Amino acid sequence: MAPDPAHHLQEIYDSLFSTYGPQHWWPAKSRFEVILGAILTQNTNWKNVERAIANLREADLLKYENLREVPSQRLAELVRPSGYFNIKAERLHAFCRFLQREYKGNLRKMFREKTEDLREKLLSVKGIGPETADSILLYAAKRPVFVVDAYTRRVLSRHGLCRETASYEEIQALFMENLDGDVQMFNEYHALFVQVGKLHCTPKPRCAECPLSDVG
DNA sequence: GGCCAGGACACCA
DNA sequence: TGGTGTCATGGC
Repeated sequence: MAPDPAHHLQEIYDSLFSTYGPQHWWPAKSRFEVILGAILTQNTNWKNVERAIANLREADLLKYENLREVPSQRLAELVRPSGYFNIKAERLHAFCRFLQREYKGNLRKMFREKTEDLREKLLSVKGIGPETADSILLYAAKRPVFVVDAYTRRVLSRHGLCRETASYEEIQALFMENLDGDVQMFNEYHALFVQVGKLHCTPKPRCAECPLSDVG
């Protein structure tokens, strides 16, 4: 690990923010929509997720009361553009069942949970893993947790800030223990990683114009 | 036509 | 714990 990870992580953030500016995440009109998007975007291009969400909006299914009632097969057809549509339809319904079972379908009640408790419960839902759970916590519940994704891992390992095989929790701790991060910063930081990842930190690196080329 | 995208899970050793 | 196969659409 780098001698001063806190300094490097702050330097990376400053560099990305000054280059790309605020990213205005999460693009959604409600907290429930954020949650659905977090599930639908798993290993999938956001453009495809937008199509799926547009279908759900068209069908008036961006509200819990309607989503939970729609037949799985119809739901799968609507979210088809996001890929893995059978699995994702099941995962959306799994979340609905969870919301009903634990909070009687009341999202506000869910958001009253303590962060650690809610994270643990979300992880118990089949189809919600660490990144999806943390995306929900950060972007829907507005808790100061850092979301780690494939880009985060790639950027960090290429700059020598973590091992390529570092675990999710390991990388997350790197940020949460070294940064004086609040909700807003973690929000931007994750989104900025996605941005630089799309443009430069691709599987085949495009480092030439990368704002991080002289960092780390 | 192959590679990749804002992962998670089952199964195996 | 760690590695591998599976799920699938759409852009480039």
